[in-house]
Amino acid sequence: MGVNCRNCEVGAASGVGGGQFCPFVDRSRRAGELIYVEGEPAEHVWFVKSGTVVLQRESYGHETEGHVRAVRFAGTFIGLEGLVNDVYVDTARASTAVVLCGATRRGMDAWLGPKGSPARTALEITLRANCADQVRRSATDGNATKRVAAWLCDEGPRATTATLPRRLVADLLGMRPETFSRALTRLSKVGAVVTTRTTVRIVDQDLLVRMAGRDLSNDGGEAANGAATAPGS
Amino acid sequence: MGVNCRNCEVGAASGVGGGQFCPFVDRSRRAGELIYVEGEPAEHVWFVKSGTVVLQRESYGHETEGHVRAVRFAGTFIGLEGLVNDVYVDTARASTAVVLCGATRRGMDAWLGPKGSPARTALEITLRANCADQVRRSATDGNATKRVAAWLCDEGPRATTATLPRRLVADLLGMRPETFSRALTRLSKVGAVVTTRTTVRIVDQDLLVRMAGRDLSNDGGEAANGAATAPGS
DNA sequence: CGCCCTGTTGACAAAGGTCAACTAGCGTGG
DNA sequence: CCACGCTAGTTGACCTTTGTCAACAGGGCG
Repeated sequence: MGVNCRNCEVGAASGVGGGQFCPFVDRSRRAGELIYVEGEPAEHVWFVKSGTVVLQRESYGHETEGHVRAVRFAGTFIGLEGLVNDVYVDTARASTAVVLCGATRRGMDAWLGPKGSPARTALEITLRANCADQVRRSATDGNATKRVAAWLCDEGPRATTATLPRRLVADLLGMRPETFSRALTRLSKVGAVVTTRTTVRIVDQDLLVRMAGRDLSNDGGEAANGAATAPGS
Repeated sequence: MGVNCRNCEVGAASGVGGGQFCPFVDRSRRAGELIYVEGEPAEHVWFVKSGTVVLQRESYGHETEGHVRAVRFAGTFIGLEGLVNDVYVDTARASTAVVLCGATRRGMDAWLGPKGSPARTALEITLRANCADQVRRSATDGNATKRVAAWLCDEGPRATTATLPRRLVADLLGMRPETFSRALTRLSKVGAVVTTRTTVRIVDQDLLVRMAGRDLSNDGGEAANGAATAPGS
């Protein structure tokens, strides 16, 4: 048993003190240390007992180091996405010296009780929603065209079916409708999508992925930089 | 029992079909209808059975209508923050025609099983983290100064203690370190904070709140618009 | 059939990103 | 314990991107 498990919300839920066992074990990290990395198999779940952890998303904007998506203080779980996803969706890094309690996914699984219980179902639904929520809305996530391309890549199918009004999509992506419209125009000019006033159809998924990933400093120019699928003007 | 509760993840968790009871009851909303409003008591939790719901945050940027924070498709809960918060933290609006299943907070509470169970504890911790995560990082949330002021208002105390490196805070707020630095300079010029290279101290909470809330078209000007606590230059 | 709302396009302004130079603070090593 | 060097932060100048305002057009709904 770690220090102070009796005072810990997780320890209490485990019945520590009542002879029960908590699957979480203390571990420390120094400031700056990595806890887990986005994309690697989500083997562990951690509970932050003290200190500050930042969650970064490498796949976002700057390929150099990823950017900060959220900050987690003491009393929160990190890596919980492992319950609904095979891999971590962000990179966790200790920002101060931290004390963590870690459990394996298997241990966590057992600790949570039977699959399909109401509380567990609600937890999993919430986690899935959180995983799906990862929208790029900041200017540091890349320019408007890039964010729109990224959004079309992973939400396009669902959202096209759902016919979300364009005004709301723009808002979701943190830009004005006019800017969204211009971004779509650019994507359509290079041949990644075909748009009408009310629909967006993806015609070149690969191109879209490429545009979501790279800089596009020369994106919407009238000289469609010889990209593979650039249509005749 | 609603239609198709046997096929529903929530119905299954409730044991529908095994003689058990599901606290959720079907309700429909037409496209554009409000489901609940940010700030009002969180009386109900909803499960989206079909259609699309957008979650808006009025307290963000444009006071006109609030902006879209997330989209929820079928198979997710909305309003779950009621379990850990007295009021809704966003406004939910049907974007298409939707079928919802609603339960009262009390019903949800009973359905989730005893307080303090592992799964329920994990759920609540997750929900609390989500509530706390509501960072303004988009340009549509207001200009840099406004976002920094807003962040200082609700995270300042915790984060100042935790000494989060300034570079990471900038990143979290969706801006460059240079821009963050300039925003702090502006806030310090009008007398809301006192900064050193490594610390930020709030000296006028009210002013900070005001700056977080309003437009600041004339914010960083050298004429410190006669605000109450503007320091001698 | 016509009105209204949403989306599109253009021109302009302003906010913020970028690059560069500089400085304070911190840790390291002598 | 002090000096040095390194990194994070600051400030300035410039330029790109995007927000803003306005005019217009297509579609949907009454």
